[in-house]
Amino acid sequence: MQAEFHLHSESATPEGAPGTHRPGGRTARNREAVLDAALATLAEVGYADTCVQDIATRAGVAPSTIYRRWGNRDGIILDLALTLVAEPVAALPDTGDLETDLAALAHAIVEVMQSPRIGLVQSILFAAAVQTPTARQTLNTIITRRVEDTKGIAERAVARGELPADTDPARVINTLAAPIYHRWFITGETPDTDDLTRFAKVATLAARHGLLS
Amino acid sequence: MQAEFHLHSESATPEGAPGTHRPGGRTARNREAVLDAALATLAEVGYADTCVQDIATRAGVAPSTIYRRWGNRDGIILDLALTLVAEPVAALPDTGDLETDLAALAHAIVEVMQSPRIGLVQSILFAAAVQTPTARQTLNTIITRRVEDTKGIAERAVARGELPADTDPARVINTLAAPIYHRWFITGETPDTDDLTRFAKVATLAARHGLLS
DNA sequence: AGGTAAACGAAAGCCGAGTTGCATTAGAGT
DNA sequence: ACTCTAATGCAACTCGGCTTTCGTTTACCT
Repeated sequence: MQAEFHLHSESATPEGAPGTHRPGGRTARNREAVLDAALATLAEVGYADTCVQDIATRAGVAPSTIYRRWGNRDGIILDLALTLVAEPVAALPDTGDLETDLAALAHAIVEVMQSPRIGLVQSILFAAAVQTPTARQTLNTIITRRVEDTKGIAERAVARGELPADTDPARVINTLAAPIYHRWFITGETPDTDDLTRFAKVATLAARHGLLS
Repeated sequence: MQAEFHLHSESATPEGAPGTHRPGGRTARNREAVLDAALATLAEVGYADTCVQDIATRAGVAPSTIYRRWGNRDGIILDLALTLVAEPVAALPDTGDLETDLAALAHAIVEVMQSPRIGLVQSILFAAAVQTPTARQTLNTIITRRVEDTKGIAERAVARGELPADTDPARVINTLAAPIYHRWFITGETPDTDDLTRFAKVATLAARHGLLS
Protein backbone atom coordinates (compact mmCIF):
# COMPACT_ATOMS: atom_id res chain seq x y z
CA MET A 1 0.00 0.00 0.00
CA GLN A 2 3.02 2.28 0.15
CA ALA A 3 3.40 3.15 -3.53
CA GLU A 4 0.31 4.47 -5.23
CA PHE A 5 1.85 6.23 -8.14
CA HIS A 6 5.52 5.92 -7.47
CA LEU A 7 6.60 5.03 -10.92
CA HIS A 8 10.29 4.55 -11.19
CA SER A 9 11.60 7.37 -13.28
CA GLU A 10 12.30 4.89 -16.08
CA SER A 11 8.64 4.13 -16.52
CA ALA A 12 7.34 5.60 -19.74
CA THR A 13 10.50 5.62 -21.81
CA PRO A 14 13.39 4.22 -19.80
CA GLU A 15 16.89 4.28 -21.20
CA GLY A 16 18.69 1.02 -20.98
CA ALA A 17 15.70 -0.88 -19.66
CA PRO A 18 13.92 -3.84 -21.25
CA GLY A 19 12.07 -2.92 -24.40
CA THR A 20 14.55 -0.40 -25.74
CA HIS A 21 17.24 -2.47 -27.43
CA ARG A 22 14.92 -4.79 -29.31
CA PRO A 23 11.67 -2.90 -29.79
CA GLY A 24 10.34 -5.25 -32.47
CA GLY A 25 8.91 -8.75 -32.60
CA ARG A 26 7.98 -10.31 -29.31
CA THR A 27 8.71 -7.16 -27.36
CA ALA A 28 6.21 -5.17 -29.42
CA ARG A 29 3.62 -7.93 -29.26
CA ASN A 30 3.90 -8.14 -25.49
CA ARG A 31 3.64 -4.42 -25.10
CA GLU A 32 0.42 -4.33 -27.07
CA ALA A 33 -0.97 -7.35 -25.26
CA VAL A 34 -0.22 -5.85 -21.87
CA LEU A 35 -1.71 -2.45 -22.68
CA ASP A 36 -4.83 -4.07 -24.12
CA ALA A 37 -5.15 -6.30 -21.08
CA ALA A 38 -4.67 -3.34 -18.76
CA LEU A 39 -7.41 -1.35 -20.46
CA ALA A 40 -9.77 -4.31 -20.43
CA THR A 41 -9.09 -5.05 -16.78
CA LEU A 42 -9.53 -1.42 -15.79
CA ALA A 43 -12.86 -1.25 -17.57
CA GLU A 44 -13.98 -4.49 -16.01
CA VAL A 45 -12.99 -4.38 -12.35
CA GLY A 46 -12.05 -0.72 -11.88
CA TYR A 47 -8.80 0.89 -10.88
CA ALA A 48 -8.72 -0.21 -7.27
CA ASP A 49 -9.03 -3.91 -8.02
CA THR A 50 -6.70 -3.90 -10.98
CA CYS A 51 -3.50 -5.71 -10.12
CA VAL A 52 -0.46 -6.58 -12.15
CA GLN A 53 -1.04 -10.30 -11.79
CA ASP A 54 -4.41 -10.12 -13.49
CA ILE A 55 -3.10 -8.01 -16.32
CA ALA A 56 -0.24 -10.43 -16.81
CA THR A 57 -2.55 -13.43 -16.91
CA ARG A 58 -4.94 -11.81 -19.34
CA ALA A 59 -2.09 -10.71 -21.56
CA GLY A 60 -0.53 -14.17 -21.49
CA VAL A 61 2.68 -12.74 -20.11
CA ALA A 62 4.75 -13.43 -17.03
CA PRO A 63 4.35 -10.93 -14.16
CA SER A 64 8.09 -10.52 -13.98
CA THR A 65 8.08 -9.21 -17.52
CA ILE A 66 5.67 -6.46 -16.56
CA TYR A 67 7.56 -5.53 -13.45
CA ARG A 68 10.79 -5.33 -15.36
CA ARG A 69 9.44 -3.13 -18.11
CA TRP A 70 6.85 -0.96 -16.39
CA GLY A 71 7.86 -1.13 -12.75
CA ASN A 72 4.32 -1.35 -11.41
CA ARG A 73 0.65 -0.97 -12.26
CA ASP A 74 0.77 2.78 -12.59
CA GLY A 75 3.64 2.54 -15.00
CA ILE A 76 1.37 0.58 -17.31
CA ILE A 77 -1.43 3.10 -16.97
CA LEU A 78 0.94 5.94 -17.65
CA ASP A 79 2.15 4.23 -20.79
CA LEU A 80 -1.45 3.53 -21.74
CA ALA A 81 -2.42 7.16 -21.29
CA LEU A 82 0.46 8.41 -23.38
CA THR A 83 -0.36 5.92 -26.10
CA LEU A 84 -4.03 6.82 -26.21
CA VAL A 85 -3.44 10.54 -26.27
CA ALA A 86 -1.27 10.08 -29.33
CA GLU A 87 -4.38 9.06 -31.24
CA PRO A 88 -5.87 11.69 -33.54
CA VAL A 89 -8.94 13.59 -32.35
CA ALA A 90 -12.18 13.97 -34.24
CA ALA A 91 -12.64 16.79 -36.73
CA LEU A 92 -13.40 20.20 -35.25
CA PRO A 93 -16.84 21.72 -35.73
CA ASP A 94 -16.85 24.77 -38.03
CA THR A 95 -20.32 26.18 -38.51
CA GLY A 96 -19.37 29.82 -38.74
CA ASP A 97 -20.93 30.57 -35.36
CA LEU A 98 -18.90 30.45 -32.16
CA GLU A 99 -21.69 29.41 -29.82
CA THR A 100 -22.76 26.56 -32.08
CA ASP A 101 -19.17 25.37 -32.44
CA LEU A 102 -18.60 25.50 -28.71
CA ALA A 103 -21.79 23.57 -28.01
CA ALA A 104 -20.64 20.88 -30.44
CA LEU A 105 -17.22 20.81 -28.79
CA ALA A 106 -18.87 20.49 -25.39
CA HIS A 107 -20.75 17.43 -26.59
CA ALA A 108 -17.53 16.02 -28.00
CA ILE A 109 -15.74 16.49 -24.68
CA VAL A 110 -18.48 14.67 -22.80
CA GLU A 111 -18.40 11.91 -25.38
CA VAL A 112 -14.69 11.43 -24.85
CA MET A 113 -15.16 11.34 -21.09
CA GLN A 114 -17.80 8.66 -21.50
CA SER A 115 -15.73 6.49 -23.79
CA PRO A 116 -14.31 3.43 -22.08
CA ARG A 117 -11.02 3.86 -23.87
CA ILE A 118 -9.93 7.42 -23.29
CA GLY A 119 -12.38 8.58 -20.64
CA LEU A 120 -11.46 5.83 -18.24
CA VAL A 121 -7.74 6.38 -18.47
CA GLN A 122 -8.21 10.12 -18.27
CA SER A 123 -10.21 9.82 -15.07
CA ILE A 124 -7.58 7.63 -13.51
CA LEU A 125 -4.88 10.01 -14.56
CA PHE A 126 -6.84 12.88 -13.10
CA ALA A 127 -7.02 11.12 -9.77
CA ALA A 128 -3.36 10.22 -9.83
CA ALA A 129 -2.34 13.76 -10.72
CA VAL A 130 -3.48 14.91 -7.30
CA GLN A 131 -1.10 12.46 -5.69
CA THR A 132 2.03 12.44 -7.80
CA PRO A 133 4.00 14.90 -9.90
CA THR A 134 4.65 12.39 -12.67
CA ALA A 135 0.97 11.81 -13.31
CA ARG A 136 0.43 15.55 -13.00
CA GLN A 137 2.89 16.13 -15.83
CA THR A 138 1.31 13.49 -18.03
CA LEU A 139 -2.11 14.99 -17.48
CA ASN A 140 -0.78 18.44 -18.33
CA THR A 141 0.63 17.09 -21.55
CA ILE A 142 -2.74 15.65 -22.49
CA ILE A 143 -4.75 18.71 -21.51
CA THR A 144 -2.40 21.10 -23.27
CA ARG A 145 -2.57 19.01 -26.39
CA ARG A 146 -6.37 18.93 -26.29
CA VAL A 147 -6.56 22.69 -25.95
CA GLU A 148 -4.08 23.16 -28.78
CA ASP A 149 -6.12 20.82 -30.95
CA THR A 150 -9.38 22.67 -30.35
CA LYS A 151 -8.53 26.32 -29.94
CA GLY A 152 -8.91 26.73 -33.70
CA ILE A 153 -12.61 27.22 -32.99
CA ALA A 154 -11.88 30.41 -31.09
CA GLU A 155 -9.20 31.51 -33.54
CA ARG A 156 -11.63 31.35 -36.42
CA ALA A 157 -14.15 33.37 -34.42
CA VAL A 158 -11.50 36.01 -33.94
CA ALA A 159 -10.56 35.90 -37.62
CA ARG A 160 -14.12 36.56 -38.75
CA GLY A 161 -14.49 39.42 -36.28
CA GLU A 162 -16.90 37.64 -33.95
CA LEU A 163 -14.51 38.07 -31.03
CA PRO A 164 -12.13 40.89 -30.02
CA ALA A 165 -8.71 40.64 -31.66
CA ASP A 166 -6.88 40.27 -28.36
CA THR A 167 -8.93 37.24 -27.29
CA ASP A 168 -6.91 34.32 -25.94
CA PRO A 169 -8.21 31.24 -27.80
CA ALA A 170 -7.03 28.82 -25.15
CA ARG A 171 -8.88 30.78 -22.51
CA VAL A 172 -12.11 30.45 -24.47
CA ILE A 173 -11.70 26.69 -24.62
CA ASN A 174 -10.90 26.51 -20.91
CA THR A 175 -13.93 28.61 -20.06
CA LEU A 176 -16.05 26.07 -21.88
CA ALA A 177 -14.27 23.02 -20.48
CA ALA A 178 -14.11 24.11 -16.83
CA PRO A 179 -17.80 23.71 -15.98
CA ILE A 180 -17.92 20.40 -17.85
CA TYR A 181 -15.08 18.93 -15.83
CA HIS A 182 -16.54 20.51 -12.71
CA ARG A 183 -19.75 18.63 -13.28
CA TRP A 184 -17.99 15.45 -14.13
CA PHE A 185 -15.37 15.25 -11.42
CA ILE A 186 -16.54 17.46 -8.58
CA THR A 187 -20.27 17.00 -8.43
CA GLY A 188 -20.10 13.65 -10.18
CA GLU A 189 -22.89 14.31 -12.65
CA THR A 190 -23.03 13.90 -16.38
CA PRO A 191 -23.93 17.26 -17.91
CA ASP A 192 -27.07 17.09 -20.06
CA THR A 193 -27.71 18.93 -23.30
CA ASP A 194 -29.20 21.92 -21.51
CA ASP A 195 -26.10 22.26 -19.39
CA LEU A 196 -23.78 22.05 -22.36
CA THR A 197 -25.79 24.63 -24.25
CA ARG A 198 -25.62 26.95 -21.27
CA PHE A 199 -21.88 26.44 -20.89
CA ALA A 200 -21.43 27.37 -24.54
CA LYS A 201 -23.59 30.47 -24.08
CA VAL A 202 -21.59 31.60 -21.05
CA ALA A 203 -18.24 31.13 -22.76
CA THR A 204 -19.44 32.91 -25.88
CA LEU A 205 -20.87 35.79 -23.88
CA ALA A 206 -17.69 36.20 -21.85
CA ALA A 207 -15.50 36.09 -24.95
CA ARG A 208 -17.66 38.61 -26.81
CA HIS A 209 -17.40 41.00 -23.89
CA GLY A 210 -13.63 40.86 -24.05
CA LEU A 211 -13.28 39.10 -20.69
CA LEU A 212 -11.08 36.33 -22.13
CA SER A 213 -8.15 38.34 -23.45
CA MET B 1 -2.53 -3.07 -3.73
CA GLN B 2 -6.01 -4.36 -4.38
CA ALA B 3 -7.99 -1.95 -2.23
CA GLU B 4 -7.36 1.72 -2.83
CA PHE B 5 -10.49 3.20 -1.44
CA HIS B 6 -12.50 0.19 -0.52
CA LEU B 7 -13.73 1.40 2.78
CA HIS B 8 -15.97 -1.05 4.49
CA SER B 9 -19.40 0.45 4.58
CA GLU B 10 -19.10 0.81 8.35
CA SER B 11 -16.27 3.26 7.99
CA ALA B 12 -17.40 6.71 9.04
CA THR B 13 -20.05 5.82 11.58
CA PRO B 14 -20.30 2.04 11.96
CA GLU B 15 -23.05 0.56 14.07
CA GLY B 16 -21.86 -1.93 16.60
CA ALA B 17 -18.20 -1.34 15.84
CA PRO B 18 -15.50 -0.12 18.23
CA GLY B 19 -15.94 3.50 19.20
CA THR B 20 -19.72 3.56 19.38
CA HIS B 21 -20.59 2.17 22.81
CA ARG B 22 -18.06 4.17 24.79
CA PRO B 23 -17.40 7.33 22.86
CA GLY B 24 -15.74 9.14 25.75
CA GLY B 25 -12.43 8.93 27.54
CA ARG B 26 -9.72 6.84 25.92
CA THR B 27 -11.78 6.21 22.82
CA ALA B 28 -12.15 9.93 22.17
CA ARG B 29 -8.48 10.59 22.91
CA ASN B 30 -7.37 7.86 20.53
CA ARG B 31 -9.67 9.10 17.81
CA GLU B 32 -8.24 12.59 18.05
CA ALA B 33 -4.69 11.30 18.24
CA VAL B 34 -5.15 9.13 15.15
CA LEU B 35 -6.80 11.86 13.10
CA ASP B 36 -4.10 14.34 14.09
CA ALA B 37 -1.40 11.83 13.26
CA ALA B 38 -3.03 11.06 9.92
CA LEU B 39 -3.18 14.72 8.96
CA ALA B 40 0.41 15.29 10.03
CA THR B 41 1.65 12.24 8.14
CA LEU B 42 -0.28 13.18 5.03
CA ALA B 43 1.18 16.67 5.07
CA GLU B 44 4.66 15.32 5.66
CA VAL B 45 5.10 12.36 3.34
CA GLY B 46 2.11 12.69 1.01
CA TYR B 47 -0.79 10.40 0.36
CA ALA B 48 1.06 7.65 -1.45
CA ASP B 49 3.59 7.04 1.31
CA THR B 50 1.14 7.32 4.14
CA CYS B 51 0.58 3.93 5.73
CA VAL B 52 -1.44 2.82 8.71
CA GLN B 53 1.62 1.66 10.61
CA ASP B 54 3.16 5.13 10.59
CA ILE B 55 -0.05 6.78 11.68
CA ALA B 56 -0.40 4.28 14.49
CA THR B 57 3.16 4.85 15.70
CA ARG B 58 2.81 8.61 15.60
CA ALA B 59 -0.49 8.46 17.41
CA GLY B 60 0.90 6.13 20.04
CA VAL B 61 -1.73 3.54 19.21
CA ALA B 62 -1.63 -0.09 18.15
CA PRO B 63 -2.19 -0.72 14.41
CA SER B 64 -4.89 -3.25 15.23
CA THR B 65 -6.89 -0.52 16.93
CA ILE B 66 -6.91 1.51 13.74
CA TYR B 67 -7.82 -1.45 11.56
CA ARG B 68 -10.66 -2.37 13.85
CA ARG B 69 -12.15 1.12 14.01
CA TRP B 70 -11.43 2.56 10.57
CA GLY B 71 -10.87 -0.50 8.43
CA ASN B 72 -7.99 0.97 6.47
CA ARG B 73 -6.09 4.12 5.64
CA ASP B 74 -8.86 5.59 3.53
CA GLY B 75 -11.32 5.09 6.32
CA ILE B 76 -9.22 7.42 8.44
CA ILE B 77 -9.05 10.00 5.70
CA LEU B 78 -12.77 9.78 5.16
CA ASP B 79 -13.36 10.37 8.86
CA LEU B 80 -10.85 13.19 8.77
CA ALA B 81 -12.64 14.82 5.86
CA LEU B 82 -16.03 14.60 7.51
CA THR B 83 -14.60 16.03 10.71
CA LEU B 84 -12.89 18.94 9.00
CA VAL B 85 -15.88 19.86 6.90
CA ALA B 86 -17.94 20.12 10.06
CA GLU B 87 -15.84 23.12 11.06
CA PRO B 88 -17.50 26.51 10.56
CA VAL B 89 -16.60 28.48 7.47
CA ALA B 90 -15.45 32.06 7.41
CA ALA B 91 -17.98 34.87 7.26
CA LEU B 92 -19.44 35.56 3.82
CA PRO B 93 -18.48 38.77 2.05
CA ASP B 94 -21.36 41.24 1.74
CA THR B 95 -20.30 44.45 0.04
CA GLY B 96 -23.55 45.12 -1.78
CA ASP B 97 -21.96 44.33 -5.15
CA LEU B 98 -22.12 40.84 -6.65
CA GLU B 99 -18.85 40.95 -8.55
CA THR B 100 -16.92 42.17 -5.53
CA ASP B 101 -18.48 39.51 -3.33
CA LEU B 102 -17.72 36.77 -5.85
CA ALA B 103 -14.11 37.90 -6.17
CA ALA B 104 -13.76 37.73 -2.40
CA LEU B 105 -15.34 34.29 -2.36
CA ALA B 106 -12.95 33.16 -5.09
CA HIS B 107 -10.01 34.21 -2.95
CA ALA B 108 -11.52 32.39 0.01
CA ILE B 109 -11.89 29.20 -2.04
CA VAL B 110 -8.26 29.31 -3.11
CA GLU B 111 -7.21 29.97 0.45
CA VAL B 112 -9.04 26.88 1.62
CA MET B 113 -7.45 24.80 -1.11
CA GLN B 114 -4.02 26.01 -0.04
CA SER B 115 -4.54 25.29 3.64
CA PRO B 116 -2.72 22.20 4.80
CA ARG B 117 -5.66 21.19 6.93
CA ILE B 118 -8.66 21.25 4.64
CA GLY B 119 -7.06 21.63 1.23
CA LEU B 120 -4.95 18.53 1.51
CA VAL B 121 -7.78 16.28 2.61
CA GLN B 122 -10.08 17.78 0.03
CA SER B 123 -7.63 17.04 -2.76
CA ILE B 124 -7.31 13.45 -1.67
CA LEU B 125 -11.06 13.15 -1.53
CA PHE B 126 -11.35 14.51 -5.05
CA ALA B 127 -8.96 11.88 -6.28
CA ALA B 128 -10.70 9.11 -4.41
CA ALA B 129 -14.12 10.19 -5.65
CA VAL B 130 -13.11 9.17 -9.15
CA GLN B 131 -12.42 5.67 -7.98
CA THR B 132 -15.05 4.84 -5.40
CA PRO B 133 -18.71 5.60 -4.82
CA THR B 134 -18.25 6.06 -1.08
CA ALA B 135 -15.71 8.82 -1.48
CA ARG B 136 -17.90 10.27 -4.21
CA GLN B 137 -20.76 10.53 -1.77
CA THR B 138 -18.62 12.13 0.90
CA LEU B 139 -17.34 14.66 -1.58
CA ASN B 140 -20.86 15.45 -2.69
CA THR B 141 -21.85 16.07 0.90
CA ILE B 142 -18.98 18.49 1.33
CA ILE B 143 -19.54 20.31 -1.96
CA THR B 144 -23.26 20.62 -1.43
CA ARG B 145 -22.66 22.01 2.01
CA ARG B 146 -20.15 24.53 0.70
CA VAL B 147 -22.54 25.72 -1.97
CA GLU B 148 -25.36 25.98 0.55
CA ASP B 149 -23.11 27.98 2.86
CA THR B 150 -22.14 30.47 0.17
CA LYS B 151 -25.10 30.84 -2.14
CA GLY B 152 -26.37 33.64 0.11
CA ILE B 153 -24.12 35.90 -1.95
CA ALA B 154 -26.20 35.29 -5.04
CA GLU B 155 -29.47 35.33 -3.13
CA ARG B 156 -28.75 38.79 -1.82
CA ALA B 157 -27.92 39.96 -5.34
CA VAL B 158 -31.31 38.69 -6.46
CA ALA B 159 -33.02 40.33 -3.50
CA ARG B 160 -31.60 43.75 -4.30
CA GLY B 161 -32.55 43.40 -7.96
CA GLU B 162 -29.00 43.02 -9.27
CA LEU B 163 -29.88 39.62 -10.80
CA PRO B 164 -33.03 38.27 -12.49
CA ALA B 165 -35.56 36.86 -10.05
CA ASP B 166 -35.39 33.36 -11.51
CA THR B 167 -31.62 33.09 -11.04
CA ASP B 168 -30.41 29.84 -9.48
CA PRO B 169 -28.06 30.90 -6.66
CA ALA B 170 -26.24 27.57 -6.59
CA ARG B 171 -25.56 27.86 -10.30
CA VAL B 172 -23.91 31.23 -9.79
CA ILE B 173 -21.60 29.77 -7.17
CA ASN B 174 -20.76 26.80 -9.39
CA THR B 175 -20.02 29.08 -12.32
CA LEU B 176 -17.50 30.86 -10.14
CA ALA B 177 -16.04 27.71 -8.62
CA ALA B 178 -15.70 25.66 -11.81
CA PRO B 179 -12.79 27.56 -13.38
CA ILE B 180 -11.01 27.70 -10.02
CA TYR B 181 -11.13 23.95 -9.58
CA HIS B 182 -10.27 23.50 -13.24
CA ARG B 183 -7.10 25.49 -12.73
CA TRP B 184 -6.26 23.73 -9.54
CA PHE B 185 -6.90 20.11 -10.46
CA ILE B 186 -6.79 19.87 -14.23
CA THR B 187 -4.03 22.22 -15.26
CA GLY B 188 -2.39 22.09 -11.83
CA GLU B 189 -1.89 25.82 -11.46
CA THR B 190 -2.74 28.16 -8.63
CA PRO B 191 -5.03 30.89 -9.96
CA ASP B 192 -3.61 34.37 -9.40
CA THR B 193 -5.56 37.49 -8.50
CA ASP B 194 -6.12 38.42 -12.13
CA ASP B 195 -7.62 35.00 -12.81
CA LEU B 196 -9.93 35.19 -9.82
CA THR B 197 -11.08 38.66 -10.79
CA ARG B 198 -11.82 37.44 -14.28
CA PHE B 199 -13.73 34.41 -13.01
CA ALA B 200 -15.86 36.73 -10.87
CA LYS B 201 -16.50 38.98 -13.86
CA VAL B 202 -17.58 36.06 -16.05
CA ALA B 203 -19.93 34.64 -13.43
CA THR B 204 -21.43 38.05 -12.78
CA LEU B 205 -21.89 38.75 -16.47
CA ALA B 206 -23.53 35.40 -17.10
CA ALA B 207 -25.86 35.79 -14.14
CA ARG B 208 -26.87 39.33 -15.13
CA HIS B 209 -27.74 38.09 -18.61
CA GLY B 210 -30.09 35.53 -17.17
CA LEU B 211 -28.00 32.58 -18.29
CA LEU B 212 -27.92 31.01 -14.82
CA SER B 213 -31.61 30.49 -14.17
C1' DA C 1 22.79 -19.09 -41.61
C1' DG C 2 24.97 -18.37 -37.30
C1' DG C 3 26.20 -15.90 -33.02
C1' DT C 4 25.25 -12.82 -29.29
C1' DA C 5 22.80 -10.98 -25.82
C1' DA C 6 18.29 -8.84 -24.94
C1' DA C 7 13.93 -10.20 -23.40
C1' DC C 8 11.22 -13.59 -21.49
C1' DG C 9 8.98 -17.49 -18.44
C1' DA C 10 8.85 -20.17 -14.36
C1' DA C 11 9.53 -20.66 -9.66
C1' DA C 12 11.27 -19.69 -5.31
C1' DG C 13 11.82 -16.31 -1.72
C1' DC C 14 11.18 -11.85 0.63
C1' DC C 15 8.67 -8.45 2.81
C1' DG C 16 5.03 -5.90 4.69
C1' DA C 17 0.16 -4.93 4.98
C1' DG C 18 -3.78 -6.72 7.10
C1' DT C 19 -6.09 -10.23 10.39
C1' DT C 20 -7.10 -12.66 14.58
C1' DG C 21 -7.03 -14.48 19.45
C1' DC C 22 -6.15 -13.53 24.06
C1' DA C 23 -4.86 -11.03 28.12
C1' DT C 24 -5.22 -6.34 29.99
C1' DT C 25 -7.04 -1.75 30.71
C1' DA C 26 -10.52 1.42 31.66
C1' DG C 27 -15.28 3.69 30.33
C1' DA C 28 -20.09 3.69 32.03
C1' DG C 29 -23.68 2.33 34.73
C1' DT C 30 -25.14 0.54 39.40
C1' DA D 1 -16.50 1.49 45.30
C1' DC D 2 -17.92 -2.36 42.42
C1' DT D 3 -19.12 -4.77 38.17
C1' DC D 4 -19.39 -5.62 33.40
C1' DT D 5 -17.72 -5.42 29.07
C1' DA D 6 -16.21 -2.28 25.33
C1' DA D 7 -11.89 -1.02 23.73
C1' DT D 8 -7.13 -1.61 23.51
C1' DG D 9 -2.28 -3.67 23.21
C1' DC D 10 0.47 -7.42 22.03
C1' DA D 11 2.04 -10.96 19.20
C1' DA D 12 1.65 -14.59 16.16
C1' DC D 13 -0.15 -15.72 11.83
C1' DT D 14 -1.89 -15.38 7.00
C1' DC D 15 -1.80 -13.77 2.51
C1' DG D 16 -0.51 -11.53 -1.61
C1' DG D 17 2.31 -8.16 -4.03
C1' DC D 18 6.83 -7.57 -5.53
C1' DT D 19 11.67 -9.01 -6.29
C1' DT D 20 15.28 -12.03 -7.71
C1' DT D 21 17.49 -15.98 -9.97
C1' DC D 22 18.32 -18.94 -13.62
C1' DG D 23 17.51 -21.43 -17.67
C1' DT D 24 15.24 -20.69 -22.25
C1' DT D 25 13.62 -18.26 -26.24
C1' DT D 26 14.29 -15.07 -29.86
C1' DA D 27 15.19 -10.43 -31.95
C1' DC D 28 18.88 -8.22 -34.24
C1' DC D 29 23.42 -7.89 -36.40
C1' DT D 30 27.05 -9.79 -39.39
